[in-house]
Amino acid sequence: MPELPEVETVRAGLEPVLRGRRFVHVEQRRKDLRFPLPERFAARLTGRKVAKLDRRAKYILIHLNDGEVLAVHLGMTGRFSVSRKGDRDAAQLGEFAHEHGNDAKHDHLVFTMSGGAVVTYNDARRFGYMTLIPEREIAHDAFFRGLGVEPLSDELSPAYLSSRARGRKSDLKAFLMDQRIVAGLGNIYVCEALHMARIAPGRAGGRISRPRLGRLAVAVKAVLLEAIGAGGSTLRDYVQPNGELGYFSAKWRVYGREGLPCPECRTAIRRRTDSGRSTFFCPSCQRT
DNA sequence: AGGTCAACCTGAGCGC
DNA sequence: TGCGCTCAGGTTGACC
Repeated sequence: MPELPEVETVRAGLEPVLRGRRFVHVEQRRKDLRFPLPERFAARLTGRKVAKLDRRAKYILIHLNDGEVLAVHLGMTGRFSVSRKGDRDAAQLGEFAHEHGNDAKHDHLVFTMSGGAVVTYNDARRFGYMTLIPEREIAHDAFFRGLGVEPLSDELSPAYLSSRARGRKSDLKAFLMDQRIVAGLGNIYVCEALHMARIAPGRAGGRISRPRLGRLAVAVKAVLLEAIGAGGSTLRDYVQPNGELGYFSAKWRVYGREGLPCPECRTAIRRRTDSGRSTFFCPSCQRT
């Protein structure tokens, strides 16, 4: 699920159960996720305290109070759920989760925190990963050094888009999904932002006028803020009845809506495939 | 240098 | 009930 808004929602949901708490017990059920977990991962984490939670691109940064950071990428299917130690509904929770395909066999890590929260990381496809990095090395770390600007920051400006898009022949869509350009967008929100900005996804990135890039920058921010807002307001305390974090039912304009009317002009939304990914767009609003 | 595409891994949904 | 097929929100590395 996770693009920037989902990651941000999960970060916010984890904050109250992690911040200021210690890892009392860490259960590691396999040695690797997408990549091998750090050596002695569970032992290294145990006893340490969480100072604060941050986000960079699609990474959740769990800052420990000794200057190291637990960086988490959710991949495609990574998710956290929260229960309470000794929760007598735990069995029921498991059953619910099972019915909903969140099978416990993909529960890879279980963090028991001081304060009693039990935070479980589940990831069926195992495209997610975690790593421990000294705080001051993050900027140089292989996962982080190439990342582009944060889309919600002032760094995402028409001037920035214009300078990075110059000379590009590939799709604007591919350009926006490139984490080296803008960090945090994925297939859904790129489709959404292009629709809001009324730009055809197949246009070459280098051939978009400055005013339209300006519209695009505004649309990217608006779409992300709306989604984050929806996550926050829908989840309330960010923990759903089944204990899961971070899901919210979004109201997408075009994504997943092939054949349904465009919210702007009622024309049927179309779907096509670009470099293996589905692109949803309105052929009327996004003509050029 | 830029761009495309298969691969990583598992589950859900659908047609039969 | 089950089989086979397609698709999935991410990222990388090999290749043109």
